[in-house]
Amino acid sequence: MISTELSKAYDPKDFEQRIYSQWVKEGAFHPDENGKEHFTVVMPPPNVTGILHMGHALNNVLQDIIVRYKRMKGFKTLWVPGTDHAGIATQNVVERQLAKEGLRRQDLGREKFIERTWTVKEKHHGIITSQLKKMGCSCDWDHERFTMDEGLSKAVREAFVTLYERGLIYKGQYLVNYCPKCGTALADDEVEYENMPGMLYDVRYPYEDGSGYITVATTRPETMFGDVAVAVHPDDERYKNIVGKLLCLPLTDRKIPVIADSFVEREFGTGMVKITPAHDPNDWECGRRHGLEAINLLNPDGTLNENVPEKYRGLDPVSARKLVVEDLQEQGYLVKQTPHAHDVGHCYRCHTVVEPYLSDQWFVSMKGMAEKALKALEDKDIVFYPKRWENTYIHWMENIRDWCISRQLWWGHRIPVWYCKDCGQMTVSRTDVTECPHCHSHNLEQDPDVLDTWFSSWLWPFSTLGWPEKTEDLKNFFPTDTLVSAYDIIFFWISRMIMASEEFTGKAPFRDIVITGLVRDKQGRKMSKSLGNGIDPIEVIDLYGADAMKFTLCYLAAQGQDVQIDMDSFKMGSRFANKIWNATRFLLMNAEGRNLVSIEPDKLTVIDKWIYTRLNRTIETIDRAMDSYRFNEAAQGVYSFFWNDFCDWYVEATKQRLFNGSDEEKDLVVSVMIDLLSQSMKLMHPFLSFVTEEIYQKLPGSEGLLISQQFPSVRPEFDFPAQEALVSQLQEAVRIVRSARSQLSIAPEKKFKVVIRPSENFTGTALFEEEKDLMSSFMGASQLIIDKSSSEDVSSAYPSTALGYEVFSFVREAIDVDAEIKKLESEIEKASKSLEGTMKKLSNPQFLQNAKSEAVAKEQGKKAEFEEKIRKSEEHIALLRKL
RNA sequence: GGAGGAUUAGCUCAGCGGGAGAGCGCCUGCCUUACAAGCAGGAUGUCACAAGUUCAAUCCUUGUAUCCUCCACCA
Repeated sequence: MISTELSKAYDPKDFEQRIYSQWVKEGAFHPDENGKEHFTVVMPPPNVTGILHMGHALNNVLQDIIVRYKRMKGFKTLWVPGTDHAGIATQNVVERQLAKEGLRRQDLGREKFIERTWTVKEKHHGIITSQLKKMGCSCDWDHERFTMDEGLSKAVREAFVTLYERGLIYKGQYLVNYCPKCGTALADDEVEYENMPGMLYDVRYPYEDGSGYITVATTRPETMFGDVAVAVHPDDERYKNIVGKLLCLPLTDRKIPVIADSFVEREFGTGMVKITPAHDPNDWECGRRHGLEAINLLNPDGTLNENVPEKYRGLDPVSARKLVVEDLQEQGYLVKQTPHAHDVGHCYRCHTVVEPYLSDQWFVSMKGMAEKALKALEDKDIVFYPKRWENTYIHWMENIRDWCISRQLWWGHRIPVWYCKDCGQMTVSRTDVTECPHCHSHNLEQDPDVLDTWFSSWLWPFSTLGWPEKTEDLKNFFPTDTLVSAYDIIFFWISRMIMASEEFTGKAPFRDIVITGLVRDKQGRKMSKSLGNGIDPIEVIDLYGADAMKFTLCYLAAQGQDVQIDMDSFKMGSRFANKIWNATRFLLMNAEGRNLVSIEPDKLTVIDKWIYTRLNRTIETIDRAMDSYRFNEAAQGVYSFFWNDFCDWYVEATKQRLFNGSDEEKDLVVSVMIDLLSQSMKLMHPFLSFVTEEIYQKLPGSEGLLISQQFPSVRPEFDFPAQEALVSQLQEAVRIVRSARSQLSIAPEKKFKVVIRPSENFTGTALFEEEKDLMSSFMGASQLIIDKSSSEDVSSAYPSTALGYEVFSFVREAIDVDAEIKKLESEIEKASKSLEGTMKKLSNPQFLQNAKSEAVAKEQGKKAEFEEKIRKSEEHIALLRKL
């Protein structure tokens, strides 16, 4: 005997937290030991600097959907959560905190600073994990990792030393991108270029022999103190004869030669370039080709150093530029200055202008790894969804440059290299070195730099599973299966993970790479802190519930397209969750006191058969969509099945049997509905995890947690394509009558006779006869006649045609057509009179000229309104006259 | 300079070779004993533009326009 119910209204706050605790308590997120194959997802680790934004929500919601789906499909599923120490970003946060107290990191010292950073990490880590839990993420918390925890630190050292041993890591003095504010080198892809207005200065460099001067164009005159040559194109006829001549460098007493190099664009500026190897990447290359010295002009803090004349020392480049230009002008060297917009590199973390900076840095040589990574794609070891990202990946890999991995920061993995102060030798080691292996001195110093954050995250898919140890986890869960990430970190992270994985494990780290779009606001702008246009996922959850957020994001997440949303967007998911709740509440109310009976296919009515077939089709849709990560299609599939098919048609069609049937009928109906509900909850669980779990546990006959149930599969014995087609015809007939009723504005309580006249070869006749009562009640008919013999007099009825049959609605029974027409005519007359008045005003030139513009607009609005009213009424009358 | 994406209803977007769709908004009528966060019905579209391929094009090809993103780079 069934006895269970749902509380009155849907309120996610009543159960979401409770359900999450229940899942955790019952170990539902751990891989199922009895599962068949393994299925692994590693979570892109959020930076421990901030809190999760809508992009994270989208990303994690999609992962959760995949993971729950696979888990219910019987896979031994593991979702590894974790966080990233985010070197520069986190250090910046702490330094900003210190700045508020009037302190710099140097005031604390390295150790104290790192200590303090850990507390910041702990705080944000706490927020992030609680956010993930609130969202409902079913990741295995026992497997949670942090990029700086012990195991991962070991992995980082292993990776560094192994690459060093393989000759793939080297140290040297090179020109790197340097952020003066962060005080560290950056990798090439950590620089963001932004088009900015600037000036192009033409400067005279006189010949040493006093025979005149040449003119060079530059945007950065302050770097002229680092000039070591002026270059022209070797084939440039204008300058052929001056190659080799010496020039006087203005504002200094240095002499520099004119050289020929084919990288010079003859058309740009004067066709002459000053060569400043220490402050421009092109010049650096050129300088190397010609064996020229590189004169570094900058201090680590970005100010000019002792290699510039005294009056400019200590200035930042911008002030120095101003002063240099003034001096050049004063001394007659400046020919002209013209506005010139150009791209300027900025630090991707603090947005300071980066400087090319000559310094000692560590690099990874990438070419060989890139080739392996390209091969992985070629061999289809990795597949991008959507496919177009493969081009981006290929292009990046083919044009890869060596990776600068050293950072002049304190927060991060210290480079595992020690220098002996006595013998000067360098030692690269997996373990801390306390004694120099070369001279046995204890006077050692570890390299002060730390590694780029991505040097730890590129190991993530296997370091989190225990690498370099040969752990069970690594054996069982690696390679992972699906990676879900936004496209903005394909280069930073995805590409490098593939390279690292190929290099260290010989395998691709994952098979499917699902690239999501970015979350934008309704103006299409990227959500960002500085714009303040972000939507906080927690606010969404507090307002609408986690299921509403998850379902909405999923519904909108079409194949890597960006999604534009605002707070109201989430109403969609909220309404759907509410609908599910209420449908269940209705069924449970009516199930009260009934008995569950077994469901035999041959006992089912045609409507039952129809809904079961719809269920099968929906299962197929979901499976197909999930196989190719088309989340929006899956979401649409469950939505239309549950709302349109199940609620709007099935439940409505069943009410008669439910209210008025025999006990036996009622038991069967209830049993079928509970079964359908149970199947639906399973089907929808990946997409609306909390509400389905809450409901499932209340369903009679359900056992255990929904999260651990088998995902529904197509049941052939409940598949009735013929009945499905017949019910579609029935629905069509019902729609026709409803439409006629609505067009003629006939109130629902007014019943009228309906005659359906099937053609001879119409397949639905038998069904229509069988389901006459049902159709009749759907149509609001007083009487429904299936007129096979065409004997009914339908001359006075409102006719409609469908494929295979005609429908005649005897609306005269419900309304007095003549009175109706009279009423409409008087309405037309009234409206016409009003229109006349309005037209009079509008055709009066004085009115148009003198009246307030609002008044004119109002009259014009009225005019349109009256015309519309007349048109509609006339249409309506025409319709009625046909009867 | 190179690559990619977008352009479909008022808004946000699905649809990837034969029927133009969803959610929101709008209009009409309904508090029908689950849900007004609802039910029923409805209006709104030269599917950016132009050519081409095809029996058939929103969908494929080529061009054009506008918007966006990424990569490279201009001294």
